[in-house]
Amino acid sequence: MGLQERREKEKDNRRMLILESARGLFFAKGFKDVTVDEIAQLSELGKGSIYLYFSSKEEIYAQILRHHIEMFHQQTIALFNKRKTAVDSLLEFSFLYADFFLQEPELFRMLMTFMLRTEQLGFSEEQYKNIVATTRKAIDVISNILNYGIDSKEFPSTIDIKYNQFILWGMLNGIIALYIFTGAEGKRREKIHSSIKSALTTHMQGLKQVNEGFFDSRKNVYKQFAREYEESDDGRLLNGGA
Amino acid sequence: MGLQERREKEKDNRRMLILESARGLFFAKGFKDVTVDEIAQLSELGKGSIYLYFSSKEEIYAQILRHHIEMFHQQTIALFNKRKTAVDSLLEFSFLYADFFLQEPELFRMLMTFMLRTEQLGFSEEQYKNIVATTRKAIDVISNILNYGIDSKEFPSTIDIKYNQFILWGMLNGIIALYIFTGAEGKRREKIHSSIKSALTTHMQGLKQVNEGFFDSRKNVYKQFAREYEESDDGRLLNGGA
DNA sequence: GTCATATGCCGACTATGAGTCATTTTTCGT
DNA sequence: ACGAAAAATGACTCATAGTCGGCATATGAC
Repeated sequence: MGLQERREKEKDNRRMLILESARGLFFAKGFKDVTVDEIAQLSELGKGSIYLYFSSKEEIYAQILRHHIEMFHQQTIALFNKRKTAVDSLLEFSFLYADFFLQEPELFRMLMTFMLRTEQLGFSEEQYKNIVATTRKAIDVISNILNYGIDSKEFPSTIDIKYNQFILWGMLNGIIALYIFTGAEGKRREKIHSSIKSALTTHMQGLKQVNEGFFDSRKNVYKQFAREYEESDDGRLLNGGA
Repeated sequence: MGLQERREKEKDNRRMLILESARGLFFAKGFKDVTVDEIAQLSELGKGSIYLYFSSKEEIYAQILRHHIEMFHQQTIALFNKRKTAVDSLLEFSFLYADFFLQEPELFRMLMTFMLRTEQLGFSEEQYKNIVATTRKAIDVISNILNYGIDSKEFPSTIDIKYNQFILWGMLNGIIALYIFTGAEGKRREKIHSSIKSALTTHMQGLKQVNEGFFDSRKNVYKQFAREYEESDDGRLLNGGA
């Protein structure tokens, strides 16, 4: 029905409008220093109306995060058109990731806040799953690249994919957090790139050695993790929420 | 003068009392859900009195963080009595670090909040420097271990110490954040240990190869970073705030 | 054209909690 | 026992997230 449909569209537009206004404010001043009244004013709406579209200030924040992670994911897809080594793809992915978040550090703060304080944010299971799924999709690209690296014989087939995805993502986040902390916005980008490049190359170099007797043979760490991982309940994030 | 002195001591005790109360509440409910009135009540003081000892709720939070980082640093010192390889020391340090923060995830949230939102927290330069210095001291242990590893010929002397300290710390934080996100408190500790062990061993294995022609010889990433680093203003955190 | 209904919108109001300050209470030397 | 200095207080101010009763506008039947 035309009417219903038009109404839906209107509603979606209004939602987007609010998100746009809020985004500008959040990026400029940070979550705490933005008031819902300001968002309403910038959207040319009354405060009450904001709550017709979002259940809380936090939800607006989370939706912005989700939207941007989706954008990141889109950019990421292009990586697979160019033919490169897995190591190079991984580097490119990492640079993209870092640049994406550094360009708006508030985005990274959002992500970390979401990761570390999910419970305290009081989202519904629905809202929570939604954003977790989006994040997972974006991060799964790492697995794809690793898989490709095994196929192309760059990495031994014994490495655990999901597990290394996990570590690499953690590494990226850790390094980005560090540089945001360290201030000095000037050469930040170059420096992050340089750090990521070394960290990754070092790590990749290590990965290639997995088979060559470096690990304590009594206990293959990779295998061990893989087993534990299967049994575990991390799945919500990393296995697609089955 | 005895009076002055006693007063000072009283004041310190009162400060500690407030910190104790606040700590319990923060660890139990998280920063946002604790009110200053609650802290006052638990300390058997009026709300106004709290502000005689601390300038804001945030400052209480930061002081708790500082105190605990100092505790961590103390525990860390014992690592140097036992004689181990550098790699093993690094592992032990990392496990200690992870356990320390996992045992009270709110502590880790505090650290990350401090790292990512320093400006928004509105501390004085004094307060800021204070906690940064404490953190740096605790983290410098990584440099000491790396140095030891070079002396003992475990690592090539070409690796950049400060820089690797940087990356390793970032890696630890990233992995911890990930596991706090992933929920599943059950096997969390084992799983973090397993992840850290692999990540570190892989990385160390890579480090040992630094000299062996793996890196693009046109541009030694380590040397490059070292140079940039010297010129930069990251020093506040990593060089001791000169 | 006009009335009824629904849908959307509003901003004054409530609730909460951080931080302040004029006043009271305690401490301690004389 | 007194008075000055120090410490403690809690009622108050102010900011802001979220609510709710009522108003406005659009649609459609007659």
